[in-house]
Amino acid sequence: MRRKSLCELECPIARSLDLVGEAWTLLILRDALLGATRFQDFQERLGMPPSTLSRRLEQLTEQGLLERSVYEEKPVRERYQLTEKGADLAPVLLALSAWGNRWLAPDGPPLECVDPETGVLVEPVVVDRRTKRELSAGRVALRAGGGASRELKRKLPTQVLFGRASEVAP
Amino acid sequence: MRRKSLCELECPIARSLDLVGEAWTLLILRDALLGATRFQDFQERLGMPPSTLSRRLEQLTEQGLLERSVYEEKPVRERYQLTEKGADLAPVLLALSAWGNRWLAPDGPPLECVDPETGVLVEPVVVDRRTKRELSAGRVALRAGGGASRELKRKLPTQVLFGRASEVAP
DNA sequence: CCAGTCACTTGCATAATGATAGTGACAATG
DNA sequence: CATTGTCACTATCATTATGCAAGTGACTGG
Repeated sequence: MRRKSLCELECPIARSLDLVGEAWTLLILRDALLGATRFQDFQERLGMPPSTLSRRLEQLTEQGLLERSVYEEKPVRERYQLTEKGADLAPVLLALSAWGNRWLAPDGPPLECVDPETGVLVEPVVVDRRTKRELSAGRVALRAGGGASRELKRKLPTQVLFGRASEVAP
Repeated sequence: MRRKSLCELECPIARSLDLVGEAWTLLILRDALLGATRFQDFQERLGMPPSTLSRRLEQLTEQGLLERSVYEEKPVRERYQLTEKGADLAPVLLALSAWGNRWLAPDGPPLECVDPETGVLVEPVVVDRRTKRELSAGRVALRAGGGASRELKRKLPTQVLFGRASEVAP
């Protein structure tokens, strides 16, 4: 997926997907969040070809989402652990999981989220940190921010609603 | 990416990624949320080969994330509009965008989220709907839910923390 | 009639993936 | 000390997907 446009390079969604948008990547991170650290952990859980796994772990390490460290000296064995940057993708995975449970689980959620201490069911939603208002399609807008290039500011001079195209005639 | 294991098929994250995990898919949905509806809209914004775009739009339509409708009769022209299911991915994209702004934007966010009415900056975070407690790595656990197969319940008899492997020795 | 728009499709070279097998380092077992 | 086993890979090769470029068909507007 070779992307070129300047604006595209600046979009934080596109940037993120450059790191985690490839096949398997988010599943690897999911398993890392569930405790997998060794090559074989990942391979067994995911059932993916080792060649691909090897490449992905390499990439994730380069990008700073995982960190390699030796966990055994005699035959040198290494494990992969999440960095803070990598672990910070947890909310994204939770949002994705909530969507999957809402739309792809006709018989009820196969996996659900709970509070780790109390075991009480929790439901992930995306809100504004300050007001706690839910952010869903049509209730947020995007605009060029402090790190935007002149190019982007020109192309996006005003805020744009982030939501479904209204049913207005074209 | 052919996945096989039974558990894998039940994971809502894996299920979601089956629909939106391929290259370009989430970017197409992003642009749909930003108002793109026609084939050319998407092509111009994304700069992707039309063959791939065509396939993706087809898939997204089959999966019920987009809907085709005629918007011009004479030469029959169709547009692609988000369904509710598709638009409901907005929170996932917002979470991803927030991550990108946090970790991949050293010069400040190129794009930021605002309230569509007031224009006030908002910051997407994932919280529990009821308690509004922030859900980040280590503050949630997963467990088999109502729609889980017997197989899954056996494999995952108790809740599992969703977070970084603690720095405990292996 | 001719150029232009729009939404694709076709063909082909290149790249990525999936399946399977093999390697090298060591440990434990017999 | 030979054999088997574990772990983390690498190598090979067929299959699949993507990127690029060009072409098609339906029409409009001049």
